[in-house]
Parts: sequence; structure tokens; C-alpha cells
Amino acid sequence: MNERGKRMQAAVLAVLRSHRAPMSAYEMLGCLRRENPRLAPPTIYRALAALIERGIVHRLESLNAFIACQRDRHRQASILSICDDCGEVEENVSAELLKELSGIAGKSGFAPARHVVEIHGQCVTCGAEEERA
Amino acid sequence: MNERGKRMQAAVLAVLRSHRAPMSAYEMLGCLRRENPRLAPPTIYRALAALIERGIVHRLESLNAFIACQRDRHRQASILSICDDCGEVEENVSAELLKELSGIAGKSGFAPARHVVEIHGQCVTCGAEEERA
DNA sequence: TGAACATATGTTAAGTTATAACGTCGCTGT
DNA sequence: ACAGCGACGTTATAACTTAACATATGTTCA
Repeated sequence: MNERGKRMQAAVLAVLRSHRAPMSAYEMLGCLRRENPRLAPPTIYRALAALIERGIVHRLESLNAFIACQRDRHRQASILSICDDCGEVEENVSAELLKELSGIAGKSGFAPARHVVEIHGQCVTCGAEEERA
Repeated sequence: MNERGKRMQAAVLAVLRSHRAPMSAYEMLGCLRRENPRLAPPTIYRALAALIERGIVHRLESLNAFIACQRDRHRQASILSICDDCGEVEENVSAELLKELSGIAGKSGFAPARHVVEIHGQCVTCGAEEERA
């Protein structure tokens, strides 16, 4: 990755960080086109691939969307709690749970390489709001 | 769901069951169009939605693809081990692990509704083949 | 039976997400 | 400076998914 690549990745990351909820690649594209109207999807996807590789961005497989990592950068798989009402995502890590998961998959000789763990539901804020209504 | 609905769902399910690896909606569409060339995507997606609702088909979020449930029909979330080499998927269930997961998400008051757990890696067959090579 | 209602499909169209391919430009190191 | 690499720009298209409304089939009950 050269200096130019870093700039693009930084721009994408900045946009992602400025939102609390996950963004689709095309939402980011929309934002970044305000600065650079010629930006095209492949550029965004390339930057995202690099950021994900570096563990700075997570892809939400069940939403086809992306969020900036909320903790220290880490390659370890996160457990992502996704609020279906407000979109907010909470990130948790549990080496232990990942190990158990690997154990379950490994019973039949399967060799795990990447874990996808996403939990949909309702965050505490949205739950409380619903109660009040 | 009426009789007609059941027939469509049965047709989709039959195609899915005839493949060991996951299929995309368009692959199914291709198969079913051999019988009924006028079949369109919405019909497939509607049948899939019903089958998923009934717990007979699982959606692989990280692949945008679908597999027939390999165990007894169940609504409980599965742990899906996906071989990135041959595409085969193994399905496991673990109420305990799901409970732990809910526990982790629930620490902050999050109320889980749907779990997505997918593990990418290499199945035992593909691992052995690689060794031999 | 047959009219009325419910439900699923048929059809058209478009929206959303993602990548292939190839030329060009800028960055890096010598 | 300039060779070579790597990322971008651009065009095009592939792949996935759903909206909306018309039509046909199935079901129910008088």
C-alpha cells in the first residue's frame, strides 16, 4: 500500500467513523462524491477490503454493510450485536466463545479460518422506548 | 399458504436438496426454469422466505446463498461450518453456546432475537486432499 | 355449485450490492 | 530521472433483491 492508498483508506474510514450506524458501500460513495464526484464503486470496495484486512473495519454480513471497529484494531472475530430498530452495533470480543465455536465445528475435522457472529435484536435504548410507548 | 404455495415451495426445496453445496437464488431459478421458463426471481424469493420461516431452509448470510436444513426442521439458530474450498456446509446446534452468546450481547441490555453464526474454513476432506498434494 | 374472498403467482421494472478488465497515473526506491 | 509497482479511474456488467400491480388459483360457505 502506498501513500495514495493510505489517503483513500483514511477518507473512507473518516466517513465510516462519522456515523454511528453501519453504512453501505454506496452510502459512503455518496458522501465521498461530494468531495470527489468521479469516485466509483471499485475504489470504495478496494479501500474497504484493505481496511477489513487490517482489522480496522468490520463487514456486517447479514446487512451488507460496514462499521468502523469500535475497539482497538483487532483481527480476532468480533461478536456484533445489531439493533434492528436504530441500527446501532455493539462489538464484543470473547476468545473463549470463539474457542468453543471452533470446538463445535472442529468435531468433524473442520478447520476454522474466519468466524462470523452477528446477533440481531433490540438495544437497551430502543427497548426502553418501546416500553414507554 | 395454500396448495399452490406448497407446490412451489416443494419444488424449490427439491432443487436445494439435490445439491450438497449452497445455491444462490439464481442457480435455483436456472434449474426450475427448465420446467417452467417463465419463472421469475420474486417467486423464488417468496418461496425461500416461506421455507426459511418454517425452518426448513437456512440462509447463509456470508454467501448470499441458501441450503436445505440437514437436521430436523428447527427454528433454533444453527452453527454453520462452510468449507471455502468445496462449498459443503455442516450444521450444528448448541443451545448452550447460543445462550452464552445471548449472555455476552445481553450484558449491555441488548435483547437478542436472531443469531447468525457462520464459520468459514476447510472441511476435513479438503484438508486431507491438500495434505496429499 | 358458484360467488366471494384469500393467497400466491406472473410480470415488469427498478433498486441495491459487488466485481471484471484494462488503461493511466502517482509513488517509491535506486 | 526513470523503472516498476500498486492504486486509482473508468466503463461496463454481473449478481442479488424487492416494489407494485395485474392475474390466476384455491378455499370457503351459503
